Amino acid sequence: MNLPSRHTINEIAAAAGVSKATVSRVMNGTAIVSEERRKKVEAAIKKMNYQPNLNARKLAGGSGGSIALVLEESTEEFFMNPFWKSVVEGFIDKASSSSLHPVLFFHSKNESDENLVQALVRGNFDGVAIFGWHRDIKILEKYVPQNMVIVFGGNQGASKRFTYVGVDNEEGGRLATQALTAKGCTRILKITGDLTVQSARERLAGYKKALAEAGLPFRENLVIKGFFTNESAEVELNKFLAKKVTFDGIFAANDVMAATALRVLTNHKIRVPQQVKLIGFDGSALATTSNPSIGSIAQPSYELGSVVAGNLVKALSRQEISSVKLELKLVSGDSLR
Amino acid sequence: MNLPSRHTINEIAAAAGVSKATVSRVMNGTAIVSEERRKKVEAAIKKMNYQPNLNARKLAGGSGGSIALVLEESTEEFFMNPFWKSVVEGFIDKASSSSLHPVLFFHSKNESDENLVQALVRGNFDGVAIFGWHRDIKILEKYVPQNMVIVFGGNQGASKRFTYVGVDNEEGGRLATQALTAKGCTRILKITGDLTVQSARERLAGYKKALAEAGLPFRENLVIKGFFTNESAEVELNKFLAKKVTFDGIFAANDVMAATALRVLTNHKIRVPQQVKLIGFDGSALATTSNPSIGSIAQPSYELGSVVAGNLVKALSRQEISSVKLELKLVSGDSLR
DNA sequence: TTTTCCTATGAAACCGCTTTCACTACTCTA
DNA sequence: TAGAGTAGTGAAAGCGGTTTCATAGGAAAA
Repeated sequence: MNLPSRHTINEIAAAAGVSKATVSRVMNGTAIVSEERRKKVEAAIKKMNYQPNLNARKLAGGSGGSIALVLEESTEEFFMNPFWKSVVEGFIDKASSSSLHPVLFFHSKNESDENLVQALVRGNFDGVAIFGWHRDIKILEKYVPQNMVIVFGGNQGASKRFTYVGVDNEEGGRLATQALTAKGCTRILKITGDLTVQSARERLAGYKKALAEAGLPFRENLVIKGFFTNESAEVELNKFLAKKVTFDGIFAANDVMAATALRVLTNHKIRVPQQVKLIGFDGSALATTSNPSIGSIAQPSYELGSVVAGNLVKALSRQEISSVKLELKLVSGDSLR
Repeated sequence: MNLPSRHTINEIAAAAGVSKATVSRVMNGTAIVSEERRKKVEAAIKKMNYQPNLNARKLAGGSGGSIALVLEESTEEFFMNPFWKSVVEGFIDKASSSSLHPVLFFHSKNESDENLVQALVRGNFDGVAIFGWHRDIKILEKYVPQNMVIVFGGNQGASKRFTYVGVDNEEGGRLATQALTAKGCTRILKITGDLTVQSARERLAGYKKALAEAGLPFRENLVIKGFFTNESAEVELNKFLAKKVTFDGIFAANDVMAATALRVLTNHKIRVPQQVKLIGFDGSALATTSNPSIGSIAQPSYELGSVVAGNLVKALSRQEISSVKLELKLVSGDSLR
């Protein structure tokens, strides 16, 4: 059997009767080529079904148009939280429309920062989108080469070198809490996310802010620490309930935990929203389809993925990009009635 | 700011006082290097934190150790069916333990065969695992270069060039149907999967076989065509129920559709398993956690991912690999009682 | 002591592309 | 009409590795 036909730039050049420099220029549009030769080259490329070798191209300093998505989440969280599905869809759709084939970069959660970053560098992507990063950002600044673009999904901010597409989590936390105080709640239980993650801290800050605005005291014993997961919420909430502390509202740092909270409350015969009002965060399908539906702060998840991909694409075509904050919206639900 | 430290093989060679050929030999173990120099080189690599450039390496004909996972599934199906989660986990775990960082290759479903394959080739992976492929296999044989290994998850078989890791779907279909006939079912409704997919056809064949073995006739009107999705099962089953055809068992081609069937039956006040017994396929969490639990044919999904990754790893280290069939097991459930 | 055969090594070619550089052939200014 | 640009092009120099090839130096065989 013959080798599958993978032509090289030299063959195209020969076929078109030009030098390979010219072929390269036609492909990349990096310099003016006469109409006549350009047509010849284009015809040859098409006819011979030529695909430039990505490795050679990147080695020579060109851009390969390869972008990767990194999710600092367990497979568990990744598959179970519809939020990610939506982010991924936005990302793919946007990238595909620029005829890029994005790739999801897997790694185990317990990988060292150093290993992860090195693997990423070795992967040699032109652009990388990172969601949920809560590792040291310095390590990225140290190892990531200048020509590799990184865009964060979420407000990692703190770095001059990388941009992000995020949301105003503090404002979101404030909105959520406000929705509860507006309904008359005065003792609102806050289930935080993983506090090593910035967004979790910001949402907590928003909670405090809203309490202050409503003239309510902040009580340490009304804050329990979850990790954005089903399990953590279940364990912590059960512990909390055992203490018999009075409360009339819950603000969970994401919908997954809010849904769990609803389940736990129901098991304890605590009625939602009659006895306790409940709000989550993310605005995912989980919240709207649960029974009763759970109020939430909607993150524009699809848009998040799509804008991140868009920025990556922009950056690859050497346009300036800058950080963006997307808007959060309160989604009401029966759990708030 | 300085460039992040990316050393080249030349720098390592200089630091170790050897030629770059020797450095290359040490890294790849492709030839004997004296103890003394090898140690020097290894020390230099470690000290300078050297990472070989993948593009250069691949261009020169080396293997980059990059492997990709391709899933011919919609994001919908991918996220909603726990089967995939398990496959992915098996795949990652196995690959990681060989210190590979696998990547999930995204593409839109409506992409042309040609485009997809070309993108894959351009991606320049050393190995690719493909699940759910139901496109023309010739196109792969045509474009995929000899040095790129492909392993199918599922029994695509038909090709001499590629191996697969699959299950005996026909036997599975037979087992499932048998589980129903053993309980006395005589009019078993078969909800097929997407019949353009080989596994769906094989499961249907197993169904026919079991009927024959049990001395039951095959009835066209007891076969309805789904597409492995929630929606298709719901629509088709509702249509079927409207026809008022008698039946006392359902064999759905996957758990997703079985779970949907259970829901639809419940809505129609048809009791499972009292009036209709039900079995699915996959053995996913969906089946075991539903209420009542649904009997199923368990696919070793984690193992599937893991064996595929293992074969890829093997092939990359130039070992022979061959196709494998994994075993299916009947998982009983309340829906069969 | 020669001759022969390995073993360990570096020099150099090569992988397929991009980009710089030098040069030709024109088209403009002055 | 001479001098100065400018557009279009190919040759050649990398990019950072792997691999072939030739060779020096020792050990084994004669």
